[in-house]
Amino acid sequence: MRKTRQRSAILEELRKVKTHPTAEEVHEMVRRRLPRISLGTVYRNLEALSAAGTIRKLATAGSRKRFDADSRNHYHLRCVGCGRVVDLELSVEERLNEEAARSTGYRVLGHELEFQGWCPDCLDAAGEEHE
Amino acid sequence: MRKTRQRSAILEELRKVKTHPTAEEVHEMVRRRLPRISLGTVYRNLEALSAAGTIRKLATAGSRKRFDADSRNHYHLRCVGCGRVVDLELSVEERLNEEAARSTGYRVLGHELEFQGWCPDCLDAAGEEHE
DNA sequence: GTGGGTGCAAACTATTTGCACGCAC
DNA sequence: GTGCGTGCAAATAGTTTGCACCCAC
Repeated sequence: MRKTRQRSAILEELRKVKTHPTAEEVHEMVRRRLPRISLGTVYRNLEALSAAGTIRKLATAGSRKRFDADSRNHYHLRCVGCGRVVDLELSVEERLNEEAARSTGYRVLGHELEFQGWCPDCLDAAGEEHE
Repeated sequence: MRKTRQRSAILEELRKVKTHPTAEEVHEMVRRRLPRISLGTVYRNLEALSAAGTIRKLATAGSRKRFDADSRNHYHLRCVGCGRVVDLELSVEERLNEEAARSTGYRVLGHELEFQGWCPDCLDAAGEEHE
């Protein structure tokens, strides 16, 4: 894979943040450095980088794909109010892969665990109505 | 919620299958009984039924939403080759919700666990190249 | 009879792609 | 110099929505 200014900038910007931005959010971030970069290039690079295993494409709910510079497996928590995704410290249970493989006969590659809930900000904003 | 012919047919067809069809697949299934049902109606009803808790909208990877007549929480395994989704027998670990809540301060509602892998059919078709 | 539900088609959102040009190798 | 990568714009895929009519209650 060639190392272009665009690809490097996308990777660097993605590594700067702890959030899990959508392609459009990455575009906004990178555009501050490379004003003429197109959204199509961002999509193509995010796809290429995740195919290469350099970054991770989240297998989460929601209609927009989100990307993560941390390619090690870890779990996520999504706010059903604002849609933001944060990382969790829970330990990854690799044994689950073996259990799934044993009970199905599939060749299991991995798993994604996503929690859903309300973040503190959205709880405040909603006046605790989501008790 | 009113009980219409369309809504009943959608629910019945969804309950007939063990797969987790997309809206378009549900439309195909229901159309055999109600040839004039529109795709928009299928989308509206799948959305309404999952909001009511009667069915479940899967929080899985992939650009198409998938629906499940079984609204109890259970885990899924998706084939990265053909995209099909099957159910897993693994026991649901409710304690994970509490752990996630404790470490983040979120009000956690639930979680989805999705495994990815190759199904036996796709392994055969690919001549075991995905070892 | 009334209002929620439907069919249809148009609109919308997110993503992908064709093409001519540019730059990394 | 060659061809992968880019910018741009048009195309596509999936889903949602406005509206007039229909039918479950």
